[in-house]
Amino acid sequence: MRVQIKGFNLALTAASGQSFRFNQMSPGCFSLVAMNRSLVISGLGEDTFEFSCGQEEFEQIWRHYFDLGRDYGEIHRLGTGSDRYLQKAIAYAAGVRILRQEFFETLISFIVSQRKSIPAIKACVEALSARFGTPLKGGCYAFPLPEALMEADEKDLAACGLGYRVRYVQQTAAMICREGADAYRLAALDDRGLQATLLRFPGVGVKVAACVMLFAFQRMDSFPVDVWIKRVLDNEYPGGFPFEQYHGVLGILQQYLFCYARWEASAGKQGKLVI
DNA sequence: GCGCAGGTAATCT
DNA sequence: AGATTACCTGCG
Repeated sequence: MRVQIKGFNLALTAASGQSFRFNQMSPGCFSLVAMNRSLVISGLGEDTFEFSCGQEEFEQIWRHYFDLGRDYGEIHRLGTGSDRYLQKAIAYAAGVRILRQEFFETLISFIVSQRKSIPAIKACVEALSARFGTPLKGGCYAFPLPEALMEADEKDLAACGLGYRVRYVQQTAAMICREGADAYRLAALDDRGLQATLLRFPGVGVKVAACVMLFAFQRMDSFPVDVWIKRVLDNEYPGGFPFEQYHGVLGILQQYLFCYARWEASAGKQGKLVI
């Protein structure tokens, strides 16, 4: 079906490192596996997108997944004062949306992500899905259920390139199975409670917890600090980032800063850096 | 061959 | 509290 999504930047959202199963197939055309489904989205220009599903599925699944009910205009109304760097980041990355991903997939994916590059993370997640997930239409696989990863043989998990993270994944999956820590109950917790709960899982520290809070639970005050963001904070905000000024949209700003910092670095490498 | 990649946890000081 | 280090694996 065809749909208009004002200001949506499909390419940047796909490349933003939120989902590791969002891939470019050709210019303007992206595949996504999520929510036990596979989807193809094509940008047709002028804020129009073609989704490879019917209207019912779009309304029931993807409107929620892309959080299309949220107004990103607030971030522009808040203003940036004289913050030139933030202005540039917003100008570059506006249109990136925070996805509403499934809890277990997000948790495991970001446990796996530690000390790995994005391509390596993607390979891991695909391998886990192919081995332990159920087959979907189109020859891809759903992300595995907690039971499947709990019961998985260590050797099979290791074969997915998990390395020392094997026990993190196994133990976290086992905890989820044992405690029935379903997303509904976690969603009812406040930010502090949710963070505390997430930190109990082995392999989850402050950064991974922040990613899960933002990308699975839309906690917009969550501000994951990875090496890119740390670089930005160190270099651009030696006096400290004005967190209190941006309550309610910090997660979105983090994504903007993240995307912009990476683009800046890649542009620099190619000698195209504009000052 | 060495160092690092979107960190965490254990062990120092 | 803050700093240091091992940890799997693949790639430049």
